Amino acid sequence: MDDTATPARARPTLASVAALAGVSPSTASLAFSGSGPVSAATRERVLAAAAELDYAGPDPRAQSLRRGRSGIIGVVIEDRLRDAFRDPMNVAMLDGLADETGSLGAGLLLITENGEGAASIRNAPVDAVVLIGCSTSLAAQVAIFRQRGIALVAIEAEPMDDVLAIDLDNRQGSRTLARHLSDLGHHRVALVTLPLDAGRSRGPLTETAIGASTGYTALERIRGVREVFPGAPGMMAAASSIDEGLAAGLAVLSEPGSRPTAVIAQSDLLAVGVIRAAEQLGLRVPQDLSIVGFDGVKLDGIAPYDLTTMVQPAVEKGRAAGRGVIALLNGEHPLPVSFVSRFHPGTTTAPPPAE
Amino acid sequence: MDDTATPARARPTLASVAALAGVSPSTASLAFSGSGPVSAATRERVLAAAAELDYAGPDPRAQSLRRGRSGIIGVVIEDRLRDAFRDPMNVAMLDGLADETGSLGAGLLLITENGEGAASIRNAPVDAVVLIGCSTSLAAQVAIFRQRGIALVAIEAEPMDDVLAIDLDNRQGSRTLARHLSDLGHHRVALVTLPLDAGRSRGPLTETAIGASTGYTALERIRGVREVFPGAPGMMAAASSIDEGLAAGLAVLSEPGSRPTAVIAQSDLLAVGVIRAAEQLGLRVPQDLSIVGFDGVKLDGIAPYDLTTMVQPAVEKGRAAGRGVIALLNGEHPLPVSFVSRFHPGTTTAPPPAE
DNA sequence: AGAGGGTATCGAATCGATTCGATCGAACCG
DNA sequence: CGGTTCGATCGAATCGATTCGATACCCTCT
Repeated sequence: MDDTATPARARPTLASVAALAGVSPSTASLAFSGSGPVSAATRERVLAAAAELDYAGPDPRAQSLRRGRSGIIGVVIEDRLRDAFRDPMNVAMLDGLADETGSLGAGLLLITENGEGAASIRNAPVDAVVLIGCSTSLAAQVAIFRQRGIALVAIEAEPMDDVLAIDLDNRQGSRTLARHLSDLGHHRVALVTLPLDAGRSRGPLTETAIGASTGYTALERIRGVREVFPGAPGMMAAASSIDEGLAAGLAVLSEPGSRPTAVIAQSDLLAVGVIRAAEQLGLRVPQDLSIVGFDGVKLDGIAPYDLTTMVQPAVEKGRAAGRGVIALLNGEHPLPVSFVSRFHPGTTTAPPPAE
Repeated sequence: MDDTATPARARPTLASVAALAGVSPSTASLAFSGSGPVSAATRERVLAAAAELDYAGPDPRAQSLRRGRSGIIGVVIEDRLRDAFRDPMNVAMLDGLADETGSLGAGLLLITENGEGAASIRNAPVDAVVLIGCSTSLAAQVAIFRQRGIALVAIEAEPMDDVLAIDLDNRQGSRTLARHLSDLGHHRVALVTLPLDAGRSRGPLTETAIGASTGYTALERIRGVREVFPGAPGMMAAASSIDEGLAAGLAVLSEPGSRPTAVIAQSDLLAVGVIRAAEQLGLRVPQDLSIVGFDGVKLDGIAPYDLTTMVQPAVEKGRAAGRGVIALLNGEHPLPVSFVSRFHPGTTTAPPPAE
């Protein structure tokens, strides 16, 4: 109608809606938010005015300033989304987290910790942050968020002050698997580990690498195994994927000298890769080589094996993190949660072959 | 020191920093933002004051209100993150998007379109939105975002006004695959399609389902095939996964009457599932059954086959979307982009077996 | 009819920063 | 030596909504 008068598309504000409806901005606000006493007639007048002006509702930026809340939960992810989401456990956790925090408002903000990402750690308008599968400079990040007064939840990380811990019995679970192999009679056992640090390079598992590692989950799982097989050698994979498992598996199984009779892979995807490696080398699983994984990924269709593994409640971990976030935002003091994994006896382990 | 006077942890503000430094808030702001002329001495005084108060930098909520920008890009995802991230194409696109928009500031906000998600569509403080792999009520969502004055980019969707389209030659690519099979001599070809709508139920591919479908990509790929095989029957999968491909594959191959000599799966994951189904039924690929996929997922280690497929530049699609977002936010008028997929002749197709 | 109670509405302060225009000095030039 | 210009700093308005306390009004009870 009077488009000619409008210089450009100036979005209507609550104030302009109020003016058109002939009420004060405060009343208009009440009419929109639903809280507070507003007569039905007034509310309708306001809504009608809003419709006429094509008003889309209160500006979330202004709301979040005034309320001190944005409704956004940050999720700190390692550098490449590709790597993080290749691991079904991360996706499952994210799913549980999204599920539980869905009511909060806006959604999940993916924050990557790469180079310029430092900016997003400082600038992201988040109410709380969940640290997930993180490694690099975790302490530095935590310090920044703490300074900003942002609630923190960490899934599987070293315990830290003011950070709600959601943990998994990685060490005990790994020990269970190692015991299982030990009970079957295995002595020569090799590891295929998750990445030990941000470098993410494939290579032999050395004490130096372990000492310098920042990968909490990988370390705990190594420790659990070494309680049973103290000096077990191994390979570090560069990611939790079938490809990496294949490569690391070939390396572990092709080593000169005595070949291991069992391989403990730190994730099911890695384990599938190791199975492929065994197949390529003409080894039968489990007759010639026993293989165990970790996580309990559903592998139907990927591998015609029933993998012996520890099943972990990944979605539940995400849910617990979500509940923790909500509790923290409500000013409560939630207690840390620790989940346990469950042994799944598959068909990929057997007594070692006779010498 | 004077902690006793502090009632609670009142976060310091730029104003308090300015007061301590003995300058005006405007000067303090200039000192922080780096823009504008500030003497080195003053800047240092301000930074020292900030350090003393443990000031974490300007509040992003206030910044985004004042600037009218939050630095956040929204990504609208179908209901369950689990389903969306199971498809490597979505992850790849997200990766490219994150890569390209990393400089913008805060990050990617995942917006799920489920029930209460409607709230997040209205409340999310985003500068722009990328619609990706979407289906349900797309028009309604677009209307809301448009009303809110938010820049829109859609990857593989029906063209819409004011929405920058990033497209893929799904129809032509599918036609290429169909031609390839036709040239080999196939006549009885079956489809295994991506989900056709938000319902995501598995079932026979009916004209009714096609008519009611909101799945642009799936529809385009069906159209491409039908240009070569007009009446090709098929099954709809409930997701793009190996499991679903297996189930749909079994259904397609077990149908009474004449079994197809080739299956066109609408994604590589589905194709792997169909291969598994063929194996279960004792069919050799490609001697007894030809199978093609779509996407060009790296399948090393998952399947010992070199799948015949169309390779699409998924990461590049995400990148293009990111560049589009940036251009739109700069007030430019970027042109729609259309990517082409490339035929990859694998080893899963052959002439049909003699009758 | 006046006091009391409850409801609908309004005013004004506030959230925390950014930014435009004004001001104040000092250096520079003729 | 006075006028000009440039650079640093400051004041005040502004972004768009929320919210507390105050006000005006109407109804009821005695």
